[in-house]
Amino acid sequence: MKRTTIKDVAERAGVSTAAVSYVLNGREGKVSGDTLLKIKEAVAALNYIPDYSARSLAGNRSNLIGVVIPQTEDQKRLLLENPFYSDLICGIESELRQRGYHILISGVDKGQSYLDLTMQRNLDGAVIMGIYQESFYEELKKVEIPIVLIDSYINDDSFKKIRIDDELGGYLATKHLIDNGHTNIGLVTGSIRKDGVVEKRYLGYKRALQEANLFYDHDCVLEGAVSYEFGLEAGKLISSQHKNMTAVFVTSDMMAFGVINGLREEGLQVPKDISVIGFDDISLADIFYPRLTTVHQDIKARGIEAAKHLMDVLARKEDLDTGVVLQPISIIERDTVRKLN
Amino acid sequence: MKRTTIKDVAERAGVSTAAVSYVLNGREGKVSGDTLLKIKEAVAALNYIPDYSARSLAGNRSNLIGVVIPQTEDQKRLLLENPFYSDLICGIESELRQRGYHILISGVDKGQSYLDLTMQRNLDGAVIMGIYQESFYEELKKVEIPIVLIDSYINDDSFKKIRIDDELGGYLATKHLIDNGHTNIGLVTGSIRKDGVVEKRYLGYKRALQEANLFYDHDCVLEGAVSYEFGLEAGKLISSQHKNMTAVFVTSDMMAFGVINGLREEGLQVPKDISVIGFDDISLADIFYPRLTTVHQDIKARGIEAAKHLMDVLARKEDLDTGVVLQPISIIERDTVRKLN
DNA sequence: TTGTAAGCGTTATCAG
DNA sequence: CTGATAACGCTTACAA
Repeated sequence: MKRTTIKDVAERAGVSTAAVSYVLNGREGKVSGDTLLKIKEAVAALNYIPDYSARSLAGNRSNLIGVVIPQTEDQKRLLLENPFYSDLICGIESELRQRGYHILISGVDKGQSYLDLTMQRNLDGAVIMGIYQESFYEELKKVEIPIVLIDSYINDDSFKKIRIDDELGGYLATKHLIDNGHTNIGLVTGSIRKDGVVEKRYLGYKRALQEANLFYDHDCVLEGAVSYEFGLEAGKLISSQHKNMTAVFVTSDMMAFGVINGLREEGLQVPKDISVIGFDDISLADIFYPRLTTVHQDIKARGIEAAKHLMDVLARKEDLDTGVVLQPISIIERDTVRKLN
Repeated sequence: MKRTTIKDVAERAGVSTAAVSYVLNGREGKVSGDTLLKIKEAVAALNYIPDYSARSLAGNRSNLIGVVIPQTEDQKRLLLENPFYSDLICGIESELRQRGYHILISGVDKGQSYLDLTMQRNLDGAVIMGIYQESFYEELKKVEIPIVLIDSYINDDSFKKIRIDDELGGYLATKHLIDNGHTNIGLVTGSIRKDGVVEKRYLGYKRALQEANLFYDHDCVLEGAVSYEFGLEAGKLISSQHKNMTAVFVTSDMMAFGVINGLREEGLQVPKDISVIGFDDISLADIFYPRLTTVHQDIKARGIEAAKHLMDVLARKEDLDTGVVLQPISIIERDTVRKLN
């Protein structure tokens, strides 16, 4: 089946390709009402579908937004199994689709630059999730497209950042435990890297402890991978070695599930024997048993927000406003924290 | 930053653009060893990155594979929240990336055709998940690219199908319950549509019942949406109205979680009071409490299989072999089925 | 307001 | 084995 081109449309409407192009791109003001009508008729009659490759090549937008998501350790797979990322993508996609954009999902291999993809596909913009090495961001600056960072505390005016206040979240979670009468509170966390979300949550934990004049015991923090598996391990460890804890703050829901199951495998009940509070409020938090008390953030909303910003910049051709957007968080009380007082 | 083009490479190597193009596309046999070397040097030195838009326009591959996934009822969002689909995508992506392809994820709005996207983006191939109306497949045939169907029982030689034996799965699941001494077995299922996976699973359920000379009671099947929410509802319903059942076969894990939680909310324990077996073995099945006994299928493997087939066809330029690939399934025994005998 | 035509970066045909 | 050169479909000065 031969492709219907802009030329065909122009012919049928009895106008030039330029006129058709104008109409197609919303510059309807550039043509007369009469030709506008004729063109619209022709487009509909011929069921014309523009070729985005050609459009992209001709120097315009590709209508493609790159979405970078973290990968598994071995770099073989995207971390899509983590509902946090799929929710985020869900939000981004739904917003972008309405505006005629598509998303190109990918990971970035270690030590690699994102420039390649950007050039190859002529991306119009990008959303970067996760945390990378300094050099990655340096490279990223060379790309001349608007970029939104999710979950990054990097302080650079080249990027728009959409975040939550992770420190506050860590503080609130810990305080929630303290308010419920817990004084011996452990921490299970992903690896604490400078300026990462995890570090902030950890800092919040420490602040809450300090404020309540509780002793910070470094032996009570278990640091590892942000995964269900590590949580499981940590849960077992806690039950065997740290019997004195009455509560644990876990810096991500997936890990928290692991902790609870690990505890259970060793015969400890949550929240009867030990309380657990998570972070993220992924949809599973409400499905898991016992239902997980956690720090809520609206994940999809973050995706939508990211997409909207990109669209705004792209539409108005303004410079990417370089600020930080903070999305609200709150404690969702469910069934994994026991009141001691 | 000015873009490095194939022309720049040709200039630096002192050859024509054609020669460079040959080398870039693996037809290295078409140039002499000497020029090959010079070209390789130039590509590396200039850090040349091909423009896929131009390549696509010039009539070749776009190196883009479309992936269609079902949407929420309101058509606003992709069903990415369902781990089944994200796992599948994970598999497809990992396989395609290694071959230099990218995936374009999208839904298809009701009554819409997929032709549009295919034309717009010059897709090289597509993977279609979910089940659509007859007319959708009719339209799809007009697209002249290889297409793989996942989860569809449509009988059409234009498409490659990658499936599991859903009827057998339903049979095995039900038989597993029977073998454990259950005789009064309910069914919670998504809506039973002709030739859908759900119908097959339902048929398997009936066959197992029949084979064991058990009475098929239509009142014991609860039909609704394939969602956690409906499962929850069904669980509550079962506890209030169908106390005589000792076991339930639920046609998807996500629903099974709902059923178990619904039962629990009404004070019934799984598997003590009632046994539950699911279908799919999504990763959560092992995280949920109690750990879900279910029909296992390797979801990622299906994604990988789909991707591989597409790559094979695209590479060899052969016709898409139109067969059906059946992936193995098996019962995974965990903690939600109680032995009565 | 309209049309012409020169690119955009690649591939592929077709002579040398 | 190599190198011009004409597509591919679209956008956008620029000219009419």
